[in-house]
Amino acid sequence: MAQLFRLDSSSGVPFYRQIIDQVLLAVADGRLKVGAQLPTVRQLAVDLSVNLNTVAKAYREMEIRGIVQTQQGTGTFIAARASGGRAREKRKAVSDLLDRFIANAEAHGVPIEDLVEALVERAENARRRTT
Amino acid sequence: MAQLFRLDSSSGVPFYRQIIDQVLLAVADGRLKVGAQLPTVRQLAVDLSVNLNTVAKAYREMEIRGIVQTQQGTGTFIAARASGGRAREKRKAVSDLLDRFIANAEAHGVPIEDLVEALVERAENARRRTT
DNA sequence: CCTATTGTACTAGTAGTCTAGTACAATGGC
DNA sequence: GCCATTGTACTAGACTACTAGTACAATAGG
Repeated sequence: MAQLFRLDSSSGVPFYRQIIDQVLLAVADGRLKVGAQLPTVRQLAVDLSVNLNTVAKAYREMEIRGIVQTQQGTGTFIAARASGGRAREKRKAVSDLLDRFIANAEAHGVPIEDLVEALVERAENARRRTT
Repeated sequence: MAQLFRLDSSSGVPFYRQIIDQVLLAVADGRLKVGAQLPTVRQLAVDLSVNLNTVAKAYREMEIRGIVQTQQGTGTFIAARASGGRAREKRKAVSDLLDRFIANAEAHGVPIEDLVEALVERAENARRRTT
């Protein structure tokens, strides 16, 4: 498999947060499926050349947020989505996210058409991967 | 002028870096032209509700990188050699924004297809509004 | 010259991130 | 039972980002 994690030390984003983001991305676009095992904290720490505690912190936060399930002695796995959320709540979540996203994009001077184009492309890649 | 700068305190990216990024993007897409004056350090600090030193740090780093020219007592201005690699920067900006957006959505259990649908709808509304 | 406005410089303190090292706890395979 | 492997927990220290407050330096304009 292609390298799943890569850190950008020049971005200013904390490592543990980058790890979380990349797990979420991988889940969103199908590279990581429910039940898949993540690298062990020690292995990933070596791969990324960061400290064991940094990886552990990322895993712990993902555990709390329900993104993964950890079993001491066994490993860390992508959790079955607690997507029991009702349709109404989901719609509101999407709306709120979009508000922030578009506002952010506008602050960066990115036209909305570019966003649509890029997002559609990502979605297609994800679909291709899951079928 | 529309709000040129906006900070995202939840992104984990340092404020001073966000300021630099947004100046670069504004230059890249023409909202800031060579010779344009940036807000004063004090004014921007008030606008963004951050400390004077944080803005000063951003300006100082941009000065060093040749993005702006500062004149004590006068102001801070976009330097002549500031513009370069606009298409590349824009593409990276879109990509970074998307990464965060999708990861964020996934964290909320929102599938990527829903995002496409909602975003397309917004884009159509926006187009209808501007024509 | 005087004053307001601009950027600059410095100290001090708080909070968060990351590293380093060590030890403990639970699981699975033998 | 034994032991390797997994995640967890803790302390200590270095470093960075940010805030807060103060003072200084250069410029523009009356």
